[in-house]
Amino acid sequence: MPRDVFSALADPTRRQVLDLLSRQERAAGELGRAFPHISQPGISRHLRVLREAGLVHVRQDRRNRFYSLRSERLAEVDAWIAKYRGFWAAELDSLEAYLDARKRSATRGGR
Amino acid sequence: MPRDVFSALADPTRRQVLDLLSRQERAAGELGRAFPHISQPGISRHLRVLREAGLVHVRQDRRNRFYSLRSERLAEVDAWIAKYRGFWAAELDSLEAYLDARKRSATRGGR
DNA sequence: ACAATATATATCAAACTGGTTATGTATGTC
DNA sequence: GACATACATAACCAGTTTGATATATATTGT
Repeated sequence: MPRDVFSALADPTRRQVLDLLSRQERAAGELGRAFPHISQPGISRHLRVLREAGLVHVRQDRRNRFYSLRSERLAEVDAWIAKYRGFWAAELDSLEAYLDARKRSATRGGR
Repeated sequence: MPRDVFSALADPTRRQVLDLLSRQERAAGELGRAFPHISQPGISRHLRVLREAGLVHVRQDRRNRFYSLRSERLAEVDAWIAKYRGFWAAELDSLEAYLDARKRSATRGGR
């Protein structure tokens, strides 16, 4: 049942779904309507893959199933890429700058 | 011919190959020997996928083909995940600590 | 020229993917 | 109870992937 996170992310539609969920939770039907070229069962199966990979969480509410992002597994992917981050130093420096800025504006307990 | 980076990363063997290349360039045969359960043509095709995804570079030297990491495409993946980085604040803080340590030990020009 | 080494390509079967249509199940509405 | 809504699962199919074995190509050594 457990799915590999990397292969779950291999499909562009599933990545778009995660993008949609990054802003807010959404009902399955709402997600489906975002992909008019894919049938309802098609989206349903993409959602299943994301579920099995632990990338999303589902909440049942009345007739709706609301999907939301679970970031833990994405953190694993990020940890894998982190090993390579030293290879593109420029981007690393800009991230560093971002973190510095974040640190300066941190009002203790923020976020 | 161009391959999707995410699907190239979907295979665990290919991720391991990149891990091996992250330390130093290696000949195809050397990479193959790191996976005794996979045949030589099997590895050769994994290398082809990595090539087509732009994740590795090949250099011919005598009888050997030396593979090395090309980080640009990994940076693209990193950029995608960056959008989600705010979601796991704890890990972000540890990365921050790492960057701080890196900054302190930076002896100008060091990798 | 011949043999050995290093690596890629060809071909094929088994497994996996991603899409479809048809159907099932649960929850509301009249 | 009959019907609609919201979603999942089943069955099926075409295309792709991954592994294997066999073969080709290029380079080096004798």
